Amino acid sequence: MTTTTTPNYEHLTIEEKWQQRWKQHNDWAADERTDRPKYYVLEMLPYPSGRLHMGHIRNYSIGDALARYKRMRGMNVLHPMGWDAYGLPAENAAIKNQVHPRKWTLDNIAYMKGQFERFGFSYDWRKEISTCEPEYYRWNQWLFLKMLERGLAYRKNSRVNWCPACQTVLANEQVVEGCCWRHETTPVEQKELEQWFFRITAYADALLEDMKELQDWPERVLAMQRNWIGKSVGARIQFNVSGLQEAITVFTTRVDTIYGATAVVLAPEHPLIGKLVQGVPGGESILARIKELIARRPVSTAGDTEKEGLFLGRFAVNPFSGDQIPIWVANFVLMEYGTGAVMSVPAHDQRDFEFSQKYRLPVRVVVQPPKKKLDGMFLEEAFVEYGVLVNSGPFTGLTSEQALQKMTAYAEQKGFGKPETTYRLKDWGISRQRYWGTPIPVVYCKQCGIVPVPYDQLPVLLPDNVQITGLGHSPLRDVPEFLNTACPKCQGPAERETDTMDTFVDSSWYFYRYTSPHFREAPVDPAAVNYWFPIDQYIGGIEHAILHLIYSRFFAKVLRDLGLVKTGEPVARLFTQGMVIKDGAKMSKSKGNLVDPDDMVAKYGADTTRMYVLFAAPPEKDLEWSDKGVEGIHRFVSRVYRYASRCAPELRSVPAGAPAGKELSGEDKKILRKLHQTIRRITQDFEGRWHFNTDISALMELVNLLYELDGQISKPVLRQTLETFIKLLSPFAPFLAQELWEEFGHTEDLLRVPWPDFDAALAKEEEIEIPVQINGRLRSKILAREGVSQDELEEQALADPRIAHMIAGHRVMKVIVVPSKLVNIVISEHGR
RNA sequence: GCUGGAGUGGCGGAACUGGCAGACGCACCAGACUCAAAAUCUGGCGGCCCUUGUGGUCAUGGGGGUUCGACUCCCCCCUCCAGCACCA
Repeated sequence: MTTTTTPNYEHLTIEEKWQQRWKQHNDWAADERTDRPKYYVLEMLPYPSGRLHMGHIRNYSIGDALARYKRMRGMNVLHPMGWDAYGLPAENAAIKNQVHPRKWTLDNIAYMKGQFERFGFSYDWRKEISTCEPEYYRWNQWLFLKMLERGLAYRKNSRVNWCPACQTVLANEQVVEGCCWRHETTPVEQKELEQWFFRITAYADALLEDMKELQDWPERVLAMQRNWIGKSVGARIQFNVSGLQEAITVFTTRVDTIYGATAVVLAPEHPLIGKLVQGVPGGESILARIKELIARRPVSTAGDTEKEGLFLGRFAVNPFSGDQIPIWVANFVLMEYGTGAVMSVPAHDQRDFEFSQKYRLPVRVVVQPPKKKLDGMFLEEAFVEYGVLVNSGPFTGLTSEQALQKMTAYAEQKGFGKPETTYRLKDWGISRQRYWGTPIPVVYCKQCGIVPVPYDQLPVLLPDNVQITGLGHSPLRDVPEFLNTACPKCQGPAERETDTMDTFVDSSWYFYRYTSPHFREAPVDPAAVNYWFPIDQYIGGIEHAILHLIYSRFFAKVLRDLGLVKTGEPVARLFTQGMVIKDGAKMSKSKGNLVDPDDMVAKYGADTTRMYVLFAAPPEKDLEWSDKGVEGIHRFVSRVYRYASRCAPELRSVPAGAPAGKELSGEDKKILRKLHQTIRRITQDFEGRWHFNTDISALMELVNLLYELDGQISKPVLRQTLETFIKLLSPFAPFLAQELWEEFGHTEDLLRVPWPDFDAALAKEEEIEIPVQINGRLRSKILAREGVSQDELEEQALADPRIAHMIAGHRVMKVIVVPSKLVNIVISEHGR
């Protein structure tokens, strides 16, 4: 190749040029009126915090590579983006900077949209949604009303998690190690409040069962959800209280151990405690001590909290054995789970064992392991496994498995128990004492009580004119023109609900709205949603494995039951990318280890940044950021540009591809072979494992070979190679690819260009190097024709001088020939 | 504790169904170009040993096993990460 002046890779010039062109004519739009197969690829929408961070860039670089690939494969791709625009930071910013949350949010959206453009992510912006717009949130309200009608939204007085920093209620899922998920050092407090709840527990079993459909979800996400739902199968058993007309109900998964119960233990908040201590000597002081127990208890009790309890002075009757056993109260029994009461079986439950050791309660072994004999007197820890029952009346001799069945059936037959399944999952509290969220569409009337806002009055608009203090109650309480309204039923004076919805409501169904963002009759246009759903590929961070992804699955089932959508699972395939780490910690403002995407674009360009985040690690693993690594990719990108744009002027007048009927040179064959191997590798990877890091390696190998063979490849073959290479590059570095495409004389958007097919014949090596092993150790290599027969290969291996020398004097026991792979000769150790 | 995942050169990582361990990149070393430097291009680069070779040997967290052959499969153990955690 003649050396003219080597053009420099000016990433800013190239990228700005294509940003302008792409903005002018959007070629990225999806189209429902087509017979091409549909593909819905979705990345989790960002909160408009102000700027995108590297985690976003990683997420969107993965999704965009896929979207571009699928378009080139001829699919009709829906690739939308939007804004999870409600939420607390907007209010915090309002307090800090005296700027209205709406303005702050919209400004951020405008800036971040610019960032998306700078990165060349191919979104169909006609589908854009923003959850803080009435056009969107009115459907939150609509869905709320539908759920209210079906009893899936309800109001109850409950103890709620209260974050003193946010001054608001938190869902259980938003409490992390006893602290607020946003304020990791602020302990969450408990408060009694009237709250709105979504009855997600009605779908607990469906959420668990339907996981069978989620074959293409990562195992760890399913495991986390399974854990969170926390199904456990057991029984409810009633213990009558001696001398009172009362019974205590316990939940247990181990009825088989009930003959070993030595106490009934209640949670300190158990409602029966008052009645139980009545008439007991010292009852008042017992109540006082229980109050202290509650006060002393840490916000979140863990397994290592010292067990504390006290005897209530009453006894209960074991319905199986008739034994009188003491009733205690203890800090380790949770009111929120099961019935708030347990039977204490020290021999077969570690917690009960520790409790009984401290308070000198007896230990009675009723289940024996298969081999040893346990004695309650000398037990050092509870035996918690299944075994064979002893000292258990008529059930003695049964295995635990048998006993669980028979004893539950017996309890049911006698009327003091029944089988029960409990879940850890709790209903979802959605009320927030906050301004920047969806108003909950109900009215409180002195005459009529809770009155839903009629559908034709939706949306209940969020007023703009508010004073945000960040303290106490919802700011909406101080807006009289919002607060005061007429009761829709009796027209009398009434007050609006002033709490707003948890923003997780917004993000639980947004992906349906993308299919018809301006539809006015319902949350979704049935035709559009049924065409696009389910989402073929959803991509996002692992941090959403529980909250967002369980709520979304719950909403999918509700929407299905409302007849709005057909499928009960919205996401066919889920991909969770790893975090972006720097200096050993997740990038964050507080750690001061942020790398700003804008800085990277300015310094190296969007293509380099995109390629780096794909190259540095496989997408599902955490990525350790390295400034040097970015430079490495930038070198590669520049190298590509220099080579291709140097060749382009000369090649654009040459026909692409090898002339028919003409024998190719060795170099031509070599480069075409590498090219087709690369096509195969990248294509298979997009269809399978998504190890984009190795795809980029493959592109590097191809470029290395181009440099090695510089000047030795015929022009038509070189043109074909480079043009194909540009297509392969385009999902990863769209600006550079498009620029080079133009330099080769093409005008169409690369997304309209078909993805290259690989030719298996061309990809095939003519001559392959076959390793020859002796007794499994590599001893030599031979060159063989591709497709050589097993016998020939064996013969060739045995004839190799090195091999022949080494096997001389040994007996060849066996020769293993793996076609096109290897030969292993097994010989006797000594010369026999 | 339970659940899920991961341990490979100085570093990020590769090896897809058991078949040449270390692709590709970073860092480093050397050479070319240059007055010089940067950039660029070329070459080298797991450890140890020797007779320096088309050499030997060790090596994928540790120990055992299956196999002609194990980073890959099986058993036991160690370490790290993540989620849940007094859930009865």
